Amino acid sequence: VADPQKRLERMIEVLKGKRCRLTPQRLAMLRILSKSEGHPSAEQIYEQIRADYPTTSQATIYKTLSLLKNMGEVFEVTFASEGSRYDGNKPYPHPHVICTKCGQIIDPEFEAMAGISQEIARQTGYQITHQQVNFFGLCPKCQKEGQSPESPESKE
Amino acid sequence: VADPQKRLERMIEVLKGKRCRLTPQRLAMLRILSKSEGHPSAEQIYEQIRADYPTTSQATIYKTLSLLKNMGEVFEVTFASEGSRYDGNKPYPHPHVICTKCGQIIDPEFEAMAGISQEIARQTGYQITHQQVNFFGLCPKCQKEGQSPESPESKE
DNA sequence: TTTTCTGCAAATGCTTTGCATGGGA
DNA sequence: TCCCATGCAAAGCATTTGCAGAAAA
Repeated sequence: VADPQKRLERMIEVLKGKRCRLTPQRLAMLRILSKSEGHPSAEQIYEQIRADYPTTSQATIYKTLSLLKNMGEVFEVTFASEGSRYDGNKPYPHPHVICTKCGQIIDPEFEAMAGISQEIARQTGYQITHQQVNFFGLCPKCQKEGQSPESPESKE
Repeated sequence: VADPQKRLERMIEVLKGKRCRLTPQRLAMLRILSKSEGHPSAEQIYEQIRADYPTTSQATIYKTLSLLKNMGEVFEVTFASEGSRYDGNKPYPHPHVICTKCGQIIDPEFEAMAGISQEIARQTGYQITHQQVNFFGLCPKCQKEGQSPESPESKE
């Protein structure tokens, strides 16, 4: 996990460098994305921004997300048919571990991907540019809730 | 790659076992899915079916796909915002190598996923149920087309 | 004959786009 | 002041759903 403060400063610098305007809404988004706690969805970012700026529209969220993606300052995590999740803290492809019950996403330690990509490239003849590696299952918290009869928080 | 004929027979058996009807449209779909050459999209399946049964609707394609998915006889390959691709030949999670230019999908040899999943589970405390492992890049054919000035088939 | 499947069209959910207005720099 | 960014609403796209008629078994 990178230092959110450093990430925030870098994102601001990049925006300025491209002559983009630093509106209050954008600053609020940058603050959320520089941490990317749990890897928020567009909807979650929208909710959080609206707490401070109630007139904000989804379009603005998506436009800013798109802007940052194109600058390489946000990485879009896509999987299955659910909506995307966003990572502005580590804005490059890396493995994710996703809870299928509560939706939480964490970053595991896993350094072997580069080597595996090379092996796949050699074997298939493809010129590999990036990968998507996602593990799905129950997070520790949801495992407990599923077992103990005290907390019947099933959402299924 | 499993024997398409065997896969076809198995899919037919499973449908019969669940008292589902074997309509001509479904049979045609099973034939396509048992091979799953290049891992077709819903649209591609639709086009192929329409060659033989011109009145077929997309709804029927999606309904049958959903039916087979729930029976575990078709696996849905999802990535990015593009539509899904389907695999009825190896209907379980496995790594894919995807050409970002022509869209072709192939299955690489890669047996290490089970071990990696265990390692991730131990490290994160998650109870891993399945994974998604996709490699993106240019297939050998598209690499050549991109280099030689003779074939200016760029679709970007 | 019964029940499931088909095909049409409308609905959905997430994301994108167009455009007039508003607000950074 | 000059543009870029915002916010609204409408448009897009892949996929899903509802329902009446068609056709397996």
